Amino acid sequence: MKIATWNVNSLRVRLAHVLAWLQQHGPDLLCLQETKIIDAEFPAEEFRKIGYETAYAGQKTYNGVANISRLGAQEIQIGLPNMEDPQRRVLAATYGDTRIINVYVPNGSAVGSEKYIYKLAWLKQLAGYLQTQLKDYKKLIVLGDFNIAPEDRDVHDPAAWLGEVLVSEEERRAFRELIALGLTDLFRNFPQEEKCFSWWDYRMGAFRRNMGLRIDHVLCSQALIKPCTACYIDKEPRRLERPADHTPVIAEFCS
DNA sequence: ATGGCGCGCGCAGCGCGA
Repeated sequence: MKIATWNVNSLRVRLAHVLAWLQQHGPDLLCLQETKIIDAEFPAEEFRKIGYETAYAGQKTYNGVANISRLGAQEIQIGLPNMEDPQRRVLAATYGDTRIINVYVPNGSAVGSEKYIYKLAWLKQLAGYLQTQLKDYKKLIVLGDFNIAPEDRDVHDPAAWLGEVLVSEEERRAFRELIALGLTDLFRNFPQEEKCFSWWDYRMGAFRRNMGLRIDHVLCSQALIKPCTACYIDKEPRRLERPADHTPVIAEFCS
């Protein structure tokens, strides 16, 4: 089983990239964030034509999450059940015996801002939801754009980013609280090169200069740690014409 | 990293992302 997460920053603009990537990599599941497309306009048929089912929760202009999968989704849950929130940021679904929770964590804008407060409150509610989901599902994967670089080694220049949003201690504590529920950051379970990132600013030639952050993650429950055979970032789509600013993070499992 | 780019909306220029 091969699964991936990718913040595509508009599925409308990136549809050809996503279709080509699916054809090339053939994952069993691809979780998308920032689709920025309402459900009525979701290009489900384009995915069906290449052998993929879809589940999605979109809205106009902002946010939006979608799962592209070989198997059909069951037990679909949109949004955090314990939080009233019009923003489409969570899509949970079951594939076979595996529970998948696709998340687009709020950006937070700036430390101390209204949006930062919302981000921290949102993460607290996410933790509550995951706690109950972990009781209900042995095999659980939570993946997506977390908008948190968990450690300094996930930041191209920790001194420049010290205390900034995406990197602040409060956000990192919230991330560690998710891990403490019994989740593992799969990327760090394997040897990696230094300076591996999943997002680079469009400005300043940030990608060329590898000025990035690792803010997209694949976390899994205890039962899936041993079956996981690889976890890595695919930088190739960032080199394309009109790329998304994030790149896919992939995890592979035996059986 | 004072902004810088790219997206959506909508037709100018702003809000937002990270």
